[in-house]
Amino acid sequence: MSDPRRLYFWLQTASSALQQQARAALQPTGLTPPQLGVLFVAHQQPGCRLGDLARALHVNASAVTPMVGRLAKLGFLELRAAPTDRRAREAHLTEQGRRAVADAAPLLVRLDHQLSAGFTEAELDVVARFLHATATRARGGSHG
Amino acid sequence: MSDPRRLYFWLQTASSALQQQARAALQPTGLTPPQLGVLFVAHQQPGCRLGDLARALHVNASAVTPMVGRLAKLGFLELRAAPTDRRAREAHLTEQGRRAVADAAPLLVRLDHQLSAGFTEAELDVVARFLHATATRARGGSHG
DNA sequence: GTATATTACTTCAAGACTGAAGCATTGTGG
DNA sequence: CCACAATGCTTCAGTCTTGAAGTAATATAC
Repeated sequence: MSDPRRLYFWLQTASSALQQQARAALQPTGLTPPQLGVLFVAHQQPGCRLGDLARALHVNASAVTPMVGRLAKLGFLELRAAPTDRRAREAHLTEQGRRAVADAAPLLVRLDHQLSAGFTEAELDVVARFLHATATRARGGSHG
Repeated sequence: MSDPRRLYFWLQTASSALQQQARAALQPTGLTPPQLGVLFVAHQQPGCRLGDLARALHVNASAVTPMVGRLAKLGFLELRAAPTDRRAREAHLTEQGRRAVADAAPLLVRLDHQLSAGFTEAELDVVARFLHATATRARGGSHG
């Protein structure tokens, strides 16, 4: 099969495994990892548009519409028409949304600690650089 | 937000971005990345059971059933009842399935080369070790 | 050897994602 | 101003995934 290191396969498998851990870790918040991802970006970029969310999360725009709809219905964020462009919609965190982000943050930090276990700081820097490079390779962007 | 390195976030984002690249790369084969994953495992573990596929890919058992059903209907693999356990079903690659794996392998190797670009061998070893550790942390297993 | 637990798988409802097609709005060139 | 392209979002069909609940077969306990 000529698999030199199979980084592709292991990245996908690691992601699947991590998704499960994240899902379990976030259970107390009642939110799924993708939903938290949306809230996180909306927290970092208040008033971001749906397209901004799609680009930041590297998902199709058509995946964002039902997500923000659900989150808005659940009261985590508020969707407003953009003032300058009537096509666009802005995502604003509600108080409940901010609370969810605040509640989830330590859980994800704990997850990060588990991920980091057994690796030196220098090694983790390499890993972070690799993941960042992989995330930004296709759609050359800067969304950190 | 106290994000030291946000390995969790970047791993998920890198995975999303990589999925898109893989989907595009595998387009000539007409198969999706998850489908190729099933065929790959079935190639490495001929006659593996559906539960083995689920564990190797780190997905729920209920995700495997429709996948192998589709792949069997498309002619890529054949499902046989296990000889020793009438509950279990074994996945065997057909000739078409073996061809698909052979066709996809170089495409994924190329993807691996892209992923590796800009990193030394030592760094890639660190990354591979990290991904392997992440993939096998939760369900302590040896599937590789 | 029957009751019970465990295992292997299936089915279901719901969420998440894609590509393609579509609508409304904005921008551009004449 | 008007045609036309580009942008922002939505909708659709299809795939992938989960957790919970269910069925069938096997293993364990007594």
